[in-house]
Amino acid sequence: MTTAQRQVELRFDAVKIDRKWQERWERDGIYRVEDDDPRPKWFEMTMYPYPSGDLHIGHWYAMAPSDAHARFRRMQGYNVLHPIGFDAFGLPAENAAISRGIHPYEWTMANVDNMRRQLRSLGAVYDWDREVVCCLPEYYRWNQWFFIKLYEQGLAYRAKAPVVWCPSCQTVLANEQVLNGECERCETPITRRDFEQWFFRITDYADELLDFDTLEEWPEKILTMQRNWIGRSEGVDIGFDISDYNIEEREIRTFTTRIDTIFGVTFLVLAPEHPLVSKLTSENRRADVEAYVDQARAASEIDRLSAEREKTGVFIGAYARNRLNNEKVPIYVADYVLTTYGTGAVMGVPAHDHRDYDFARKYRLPIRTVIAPITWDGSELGEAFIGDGFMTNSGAYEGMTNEEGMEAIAKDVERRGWGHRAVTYRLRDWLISRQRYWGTPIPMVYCDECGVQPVPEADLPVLLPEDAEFRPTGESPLAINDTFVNTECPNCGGPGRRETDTMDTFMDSSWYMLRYCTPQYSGGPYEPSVTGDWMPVQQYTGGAEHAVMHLLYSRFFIKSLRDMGMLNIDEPFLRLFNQGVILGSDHEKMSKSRGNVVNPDDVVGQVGADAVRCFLMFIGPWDQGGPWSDEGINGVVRWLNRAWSLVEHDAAQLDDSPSEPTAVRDTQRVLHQTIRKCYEDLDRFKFNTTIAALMELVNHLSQAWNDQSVDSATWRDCIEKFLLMLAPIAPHVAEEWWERTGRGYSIHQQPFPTWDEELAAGGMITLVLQVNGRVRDRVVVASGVTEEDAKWYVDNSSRVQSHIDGKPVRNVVYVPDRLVNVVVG
RNA sequence: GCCGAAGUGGCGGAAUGGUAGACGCGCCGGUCUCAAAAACCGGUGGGAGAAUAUCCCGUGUCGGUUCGAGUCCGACCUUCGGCACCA
Repeated sequence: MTTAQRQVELRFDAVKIDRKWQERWERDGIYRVEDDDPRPKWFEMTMYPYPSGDLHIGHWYAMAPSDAHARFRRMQGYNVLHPIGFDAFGLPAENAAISRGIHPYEWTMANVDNMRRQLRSLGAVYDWDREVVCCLPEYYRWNQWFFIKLYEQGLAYRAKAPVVWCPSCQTVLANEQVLNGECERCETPITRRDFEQWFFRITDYADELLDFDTLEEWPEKILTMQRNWIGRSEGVDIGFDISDYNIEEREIRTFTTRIDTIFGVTFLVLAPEHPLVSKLTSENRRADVEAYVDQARAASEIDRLSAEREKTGVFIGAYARNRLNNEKVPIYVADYVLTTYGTGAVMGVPAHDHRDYDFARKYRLPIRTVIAPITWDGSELGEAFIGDGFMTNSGAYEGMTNEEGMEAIAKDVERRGWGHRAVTYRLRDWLISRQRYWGTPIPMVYCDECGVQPVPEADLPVLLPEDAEFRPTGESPLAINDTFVNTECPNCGGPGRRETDTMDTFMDSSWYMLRYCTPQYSGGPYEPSVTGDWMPVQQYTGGAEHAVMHLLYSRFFIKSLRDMGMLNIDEPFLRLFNQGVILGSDHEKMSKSRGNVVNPDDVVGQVGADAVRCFLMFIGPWDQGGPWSDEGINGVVRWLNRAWSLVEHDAAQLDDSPSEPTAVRDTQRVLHQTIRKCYEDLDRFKFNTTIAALMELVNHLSQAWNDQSVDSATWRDCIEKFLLMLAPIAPHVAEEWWERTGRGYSIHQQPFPTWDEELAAGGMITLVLQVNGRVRDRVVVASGVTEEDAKWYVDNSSRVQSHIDGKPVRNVVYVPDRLVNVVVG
């Protein structure tokens, strides 16, 4: 038992206030969103949660500030759609089914129920009539509908792809289920197997996905990550001759961005999965090669690509001819080459590529410099030289700069038909097949006569069978369910077998924003005209962990719908903001094992929703995250207490006319500066400084009350505007205090206050007097001080003069209302 | 490893290239109280100094640009996020 936390008590019953207003708002439907409201539309979404069971403080950290921002937009006069839903398909439900014998549907929907209740305790503006739960047939039927549309467009196709395989469980594993290269269930070393699986052709959109021009405010880091993820490279696809071997293929195609180094090729490397490996391997090398390939298939891609790890590979006993210099070079298989990138084969140029250099050193392959550094003395280089230089040992291209060589060789290669300029992407097509139960069944049927057939639209949805069996080995419950598998071929009516794979859950999240617009529509995934009015999403918020996959998939999805004429927009999300991660009070990531998890229900039960909302926003910049603190929340509670006592004061006790005009003017200035600050900061998600400014206002008003230095009208004005600024961040107490001070229901239908620049201006400033950039004196003067007057202070400051010390003045820098800097010496 | 981000008091953090440390936590002192808590008032980066005089040092490290750098540039160190089947 730890020492009890000293808890500051609230002076009002926050829990009761929460309940009172949540019920009233619900009853009055003040957050119901109407499609035909005349105000301008503002669609602001936060990423929907996975229904893991309990609302974590991390969910509050994502939801509370985004709600405050959506509320701010409402107060600015927008018709705001700020919906919520549940990302309800996925692996954890299936794990629960296996370990606890509970059906994924039961488990998921019980979690959804609980999380709905917890989400309501936030006091957010969610319109619950628009909730989307994507594991329900009325949602996932449209996943199937979209799948068929994409299939008809040629954007969905089937191909072999490796899955992680547990040879003991005889089942496919998720990456998450692999611990140190072993199956988490039975600790058997994993391997990989090729399965026929479904893909979406996201690579068709690679170039368009690199165009971020229409995205208004996305964090630069997310764009950089997407750019790098797509990884566009321009180069040359060039063939190496293997016509000496008696096989169908006449050449090995490689992709290189450095065709200028082609005379430096001293070996070729094939990915272990490359189809030519088995065809070209000589009999005396076969055993070694096969052993190597098996071992490579167990390794993770991260390990394979690691530049730190020692390069490995084996010679396959075959050679290929470099057509540019007629040299025969040995062919290796090595796991640092991936079949998913380029052609799955690379030309080894050890002199000018780090990985090839390491590989050549290890296997004693020749290293031939063909790009000469400018200061090169001809000796062997100690490491790969990847910079620019002059072509050497390069036949007809000798002496060119390598840029010229690159151009000349590419041209010649194309002219001779040995290859062609090509663009390659690191981005791969989106593999959507999952060998699982708890996902959207892929609506395809296999018929021995007719091949692959889509399920007709009229037969959708293909429902998940309720009587599925969840075996601890993790076999796909759909594959072993005969009544699900056996069906009729939609084309010939003969016997057919259903596809038993389900879809990646990123399918659900690729278009859920469209469903929010018309969630009950049954004539299609969304009603086009209404959805067209709401889309694109004006503001999206969520964790940066979705920087590349979800956000890229969704962008692809919207573009493909546009190209099918289903939607007239290019991008789903116009603006994006990524919040950071909330940590435990020990500054570590929250986890049950660390025991640093904060349960929002407990805290909300003690101090109410508003104190929790405010504290989460006050911790620090929203995009940086930060640690929870049981002590820190006391500061927010004290502030709300002080605000409450201000609200309680009877303004009638103050004079009607200002006795101290200067003091009143100061209070007005503070008020209007606060409004300006809050308006600008809320606009840019700077909640921490919004709250700091409101705290300063409360501090000022407390002082003003103690001094009785304001008149009653100014006081009332300050309280009214303070409550309006409080409304988006602390909606319950703002409503309660609004009512208590005799103002009409509801504060949440009031506009955000505006400021008057003239009232915000003026006052005293501290003018800083510097000598050589160092502060030597300060004078308090009225703002708007002239340069001449400012310099007068310099001349008359004994501190400044003593530092000038008679030295010649070389320059005087004047920054209005800030400082004077005298440069001497 | 690759890609991305962040380093400021005892702690969370603030700071259009212009007073470093707003606001808050914690701590110290005071008021109130039999006492404590709460509340309220005051103080609180480090060093020298009797000092609320004055001076010096200080935003991860080293270097640069500038009249002036937490902020811009370069290199390095440390920590965190993502890496395609967790979502």
